[in-house]
Amino acid sequence: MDKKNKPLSKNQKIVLDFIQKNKKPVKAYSILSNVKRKGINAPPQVYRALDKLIEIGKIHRVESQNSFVACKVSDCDTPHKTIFSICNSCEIVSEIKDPKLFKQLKDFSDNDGIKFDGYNLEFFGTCKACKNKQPESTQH
Amino acid sequence: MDKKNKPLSKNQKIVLDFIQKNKKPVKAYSILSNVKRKGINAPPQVYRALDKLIEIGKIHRVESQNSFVACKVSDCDTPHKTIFSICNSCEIVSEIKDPKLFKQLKDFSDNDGIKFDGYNLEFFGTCKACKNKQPESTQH
DNA sequence: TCAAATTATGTTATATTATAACACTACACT
DNA sequence: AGTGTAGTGTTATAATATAACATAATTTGA
Ligand SMILES: [Zn+2]
Ligand SMILES: [Zn+2]
Ligand SMILES: [Zn+2]
Ligand SMILES: [Zn+2]
Repeated sequence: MDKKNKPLSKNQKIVLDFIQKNKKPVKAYSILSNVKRKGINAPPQVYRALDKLIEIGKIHRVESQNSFVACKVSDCDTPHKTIFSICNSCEIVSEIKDPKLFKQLKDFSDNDGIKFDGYNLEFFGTCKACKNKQPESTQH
Repeated sequence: MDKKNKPLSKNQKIVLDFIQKNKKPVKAYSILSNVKRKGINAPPQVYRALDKLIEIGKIHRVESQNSFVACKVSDCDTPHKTIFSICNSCEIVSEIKDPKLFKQLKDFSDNDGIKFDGYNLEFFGTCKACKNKQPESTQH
């Protein structure tokens, strides 16, 4: 896989750098406004960089949020084999690395016996930090 | 679960009816233009109906397509427990009903032992029909 | 080595998807 | 009858994403 080792272009670096600095997923227009001073002026420049970074697996798109997050799994060299947990309360996103679940998804085939090229799985719940903030007694 | 049995409002019926008539997922603005003659005039009317129909599990949102599809699994009375297969070529979407996979997802908990309220899983591949149209010899 | 192909950039305009805000109506419950 | 909740209609606008076109940089390979 040598796409992965190809050096990034200027705009791709700028965009990736900003995404990696953020703990939470970021939105395209938030990226834009934050990198304007680096010479990126318009949405297409951001979206092109995002497309490429997704293609080489450096970042992933969080579909339910229209947001983008850096890959935390070193061997994600392709898009579309992604598992996330998403907190409904603070919207923090964690990429899940679970060999057993990977295998279950990889091996899944539908009724017609068709195997799939990729998948995206998003789990929703309340993260530990948010659970502590809202103890059971205040939940109804 | 008595939300499910509550009669739908006029706009909810119109929107659900249109979605159910379509084999493929439909987009919000396509719904709008197709139900204009039924007295739905503006986006908020469509989106409100969609939100409610999703909430009661009559339809689901296909996150990767920004589209909406009728539920094909009779006991989906909640949102966010959904599994789809999506053809990359014709974009047809099928809701998957697979007890084994349901169980694997239901039982999944992350490293912190946190269980999740819901999930959305989208598989990507090429459907049978599209595979037949493009036999291996023409693929490279 | 140099022409062709591919990849990336910059820019303007526009398309697509979704929500805010406000006034009003229908209906259920007590 | 009064109150709360859900639904409707409408205008305007926000947020997300792409089309289209001109140009520049880079890789490739004959
Ligand atoms: Zn990853
Ligand atoms: Zn949280
Ligand atoms: Zn369903
Ligand atoms: Zn297909």
